[in-house]
Amino acid sequence: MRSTAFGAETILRSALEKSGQRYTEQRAAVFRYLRATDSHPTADEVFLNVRDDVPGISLATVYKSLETLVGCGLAAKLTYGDGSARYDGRTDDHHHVRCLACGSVSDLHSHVDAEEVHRLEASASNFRITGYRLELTGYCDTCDAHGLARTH
Amino acid sequence: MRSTAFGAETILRSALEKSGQRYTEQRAAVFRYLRATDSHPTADEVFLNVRDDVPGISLATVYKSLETLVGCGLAAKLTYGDGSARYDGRTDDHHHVRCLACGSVSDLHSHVDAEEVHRLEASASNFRITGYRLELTGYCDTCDAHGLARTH
DNA sequence: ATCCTTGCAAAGCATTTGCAGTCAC
DNA sequence: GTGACTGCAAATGCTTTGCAAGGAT
Repeated sequence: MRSTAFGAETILRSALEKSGQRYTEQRAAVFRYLRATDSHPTADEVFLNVRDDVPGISLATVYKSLETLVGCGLAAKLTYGDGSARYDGRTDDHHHVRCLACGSVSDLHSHVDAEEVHRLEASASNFRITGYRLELTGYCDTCDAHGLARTH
Repeated sequence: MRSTAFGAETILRSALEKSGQRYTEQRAAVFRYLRATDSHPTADEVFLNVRDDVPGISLATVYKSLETLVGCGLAAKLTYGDGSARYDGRTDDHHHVRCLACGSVSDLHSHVDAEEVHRLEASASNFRITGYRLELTGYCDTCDAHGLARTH
């Protein structure tokens, strides 16, 4: 547990240094929380949880910290049409499944075949492709069981 | 030209009737504009363009019309983190390429192999999958040439 | 005649920003 | 000591909503 937290601090410090930014308690707490969860929280959810570690932190600072982490490549921002953006502390190559009823997001531990991606990239003339994003949509078991699928 | 416009009207009328909604000049103009462009416009862009056809139309009505079309399955809403949502009048199965510098969106006329998609769906236990969405990101030739890639 | 839709203006909500005080380096 | 960061509150920008007048069936 301690080694994990320490590892996270080291990662954050070096990422921040590279861009002339400073290590702060607030950024560290946001980073720690993001890494410890797989719930893809919204900024507000991060705010509520991080308060336990840093009582006086403001929502604006959480937004700024999240943006900083995304800028450093230590987190990813997921945006869907509904409500607020969600943040992902996992930086390895993976995709997501999203529930159309409750909005929850889960990780998908399977990739698209690299050759398949290349084929798609080749079809995008006029663009220099730097990345891609794939998302499955459907209904999670909980919502499906409650018949919420029909109402959305 | 006339036959296309007439076809669009018929499509819209029947789609609206199915859900007890009414055919109006405003909805028709929004639908016509969306079908005629491949620029994936924002609500505001639709508003500015549709004004030529329906001078007194309001932005709120454009939003409502777009939502109605999406509800009928006659358009799709594309949301990214930056600024406003974009709308797509094409309802056939296709994907998009988005420029990270200027935000423009283009159609991608190539699909992921069906078997590949099935494999991914199978890895999403706890979900009943109903669809998927793929998006390539990168820089369009214009932004790339102007060196805008670096600043974003 | 019914009840859906429009246009307007106001409200709502997520996110960003300006700035004075504070902190990291 | 310098310049970056925080917290607060106000501002912003996109989108939605309430409502009276108008329009489609």
